Amino acid sequence: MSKRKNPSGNENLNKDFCDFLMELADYEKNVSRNIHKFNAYKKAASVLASQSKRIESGEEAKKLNGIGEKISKKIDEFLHTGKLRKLENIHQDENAQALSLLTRVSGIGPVKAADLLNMGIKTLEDLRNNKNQLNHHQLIGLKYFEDFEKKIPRSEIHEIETIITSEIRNLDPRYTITICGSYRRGKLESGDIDALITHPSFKLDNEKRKDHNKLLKSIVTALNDLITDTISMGDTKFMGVCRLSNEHPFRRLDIRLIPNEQYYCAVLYFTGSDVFNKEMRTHALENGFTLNEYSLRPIGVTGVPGEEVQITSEEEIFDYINYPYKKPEERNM
DNA sequence: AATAGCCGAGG
DNA sequence: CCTCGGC
Repeated sequence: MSKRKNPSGNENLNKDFCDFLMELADYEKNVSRNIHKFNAYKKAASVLASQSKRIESGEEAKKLNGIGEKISKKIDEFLHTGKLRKLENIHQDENAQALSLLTRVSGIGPVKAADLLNMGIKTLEDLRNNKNQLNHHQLIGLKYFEDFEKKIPRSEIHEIETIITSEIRNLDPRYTITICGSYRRGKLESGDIDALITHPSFKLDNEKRKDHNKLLKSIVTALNDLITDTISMGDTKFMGVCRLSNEHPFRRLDIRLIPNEQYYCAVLYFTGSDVFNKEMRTHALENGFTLNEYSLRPIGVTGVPGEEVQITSEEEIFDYINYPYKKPEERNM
């Protein structure tokens, strides 16, 4: 079991390394389209961020899990010269800069960005002049480009939560609503809003499951003062945009309708953090359970997962796998 | 070899 | 059906 070496609240003494590693990570994802290098740089940045002491040399860094020869050399170069030649070259590369910018538009990934670049489209203005090349999601990403990069203050999410809760309870008081993500972990700012909703009648085994396919639509309709755009809407997941008032930026809002039996596993999963989830799943396995966003299941002697355990609270999940309960604020890792 | 895989749009 | 993008 790994211990937290850098409890939240400690500032990151290796932030400058993390910054250049994350920039290299983005380059590998968006320009080289090498997802494995992307992951390797991200892993290296994360292990450096977790250190409670400033790393003084590449050699020292190399001892950490996820840092090998190449990254260790980059740390030395950065320590000695204050920059990286590889990064300097990337900054000079117009096409690389264009790809990095285009992929910041929500809905444009590395493939679409390369496509646009091939057509000579490389700036936001080019995009605005070539809207016919964009799908609905990408048009929204372009329209709200600046707003979507702004952090959302906790107080604003709280106000939005109050509205969502009261409007939906107005629809039917039996709805349960939980805003998950970093907001639930107590963070002072978040990137988006992730609302999970369930209802006693929304059950997995309901053969009339199709009867529920209007539930989400009715919820979204009830929120029409808040919701300004729809990116996508299926039977269980809404992705869209909301705004508290004319004075506020536009915010990304996701709403998921979760079957009753899966609610607490979903709340746990979407509360995160990613690192916490990974640790918890590992702990579950060590105690003979498999845990995912849908269910907790015991693993039999044959290694085959058994029937889903009935769960009626988040605490129960911790109990079953014999993991000391952690409040959401303690899951920031 | 690298974390897993589902949801929805669009083709 | 498949790919893309988001989470």
